[in-house]
Amino acid sequence: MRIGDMAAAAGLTTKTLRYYEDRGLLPAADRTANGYRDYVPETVNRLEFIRRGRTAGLTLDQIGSILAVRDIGQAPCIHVRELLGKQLSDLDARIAELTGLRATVAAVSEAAAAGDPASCDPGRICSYL
Amino acid sequence: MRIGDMAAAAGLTTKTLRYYEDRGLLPAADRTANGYRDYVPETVNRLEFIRRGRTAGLTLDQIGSILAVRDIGQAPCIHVRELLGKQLSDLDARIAELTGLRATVAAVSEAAAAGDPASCDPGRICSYL
DNA sequence: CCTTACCTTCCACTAGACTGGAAGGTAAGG
DNA sequence: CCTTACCTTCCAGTCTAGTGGAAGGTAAGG
Repeated sequence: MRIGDMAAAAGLTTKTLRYYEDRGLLPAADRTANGYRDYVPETVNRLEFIRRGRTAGLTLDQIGSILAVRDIGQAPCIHVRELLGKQLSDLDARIAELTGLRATVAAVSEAAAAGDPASCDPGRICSYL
Repeated sequence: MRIGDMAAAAGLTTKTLRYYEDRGLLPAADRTANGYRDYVPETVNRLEFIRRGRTAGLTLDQIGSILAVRDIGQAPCIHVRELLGKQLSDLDARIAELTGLRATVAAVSEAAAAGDPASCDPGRICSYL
């Protein structure tokens, strides 16, 4: 399969496939006589795995580390569990941070909605913020 | 005041002050005879306003747009209200997005914790993800 | 032969807010 | 004179996951 076919099969662009190869997520593809990349159909599994990882919010580096474990013939289960656990706690931290920020902004925003523009002190630039 | 003093007063680095000047958030500072930037103490108010804006999660461009309104002599109240309202809805959207992602990751993570590594199918790279 | 649709590599650019470092000028204290 | 601690400008890099485009090669159909 040429890169365009593989990209279509995986729902990606050819650019992205070359990028994944550069990043080490895909092994260097075989080449046809004219230099075109020649993929085995199974590569779509690898691309779908990458997509599932991205859906879980993992970075390409994290996904690459899972693939690297698999590529040396080991089951990456433990590593995957660790990454998912870390991802969960990261998400909780980010959500908590944003929720706190939301509360701050909501308070300021309400004060701004209720305030009187005439009372604005130019020295403070904006009395609301 | 030289840049180091102003940076210390505002709790920033000299690099950051020069960066803010480049970005147009600070007007070009006066210079002493030897070319050093010479700040009036009131500049700290502007820097604190910028900090408050950052605390509310506004971008430097957004903060700059408020400062620009103030700098032409108008009260930026309405503009600030708009930005805060937009910021609120942006935050809500981001929190919802991350919360959804968290649910996805939690489900996968629980399956991974309960699964048996021996049942891992190499062709799928990782049965959990 | 010409067009069209592929493919190749490589370089640059995006957003956001800085940070690092090089190369050099300057003021003060010992 | 020397060191130290400032200051100046400017270029480049950080992080993420690609995207855009140039310049050129190649296969198939009309």
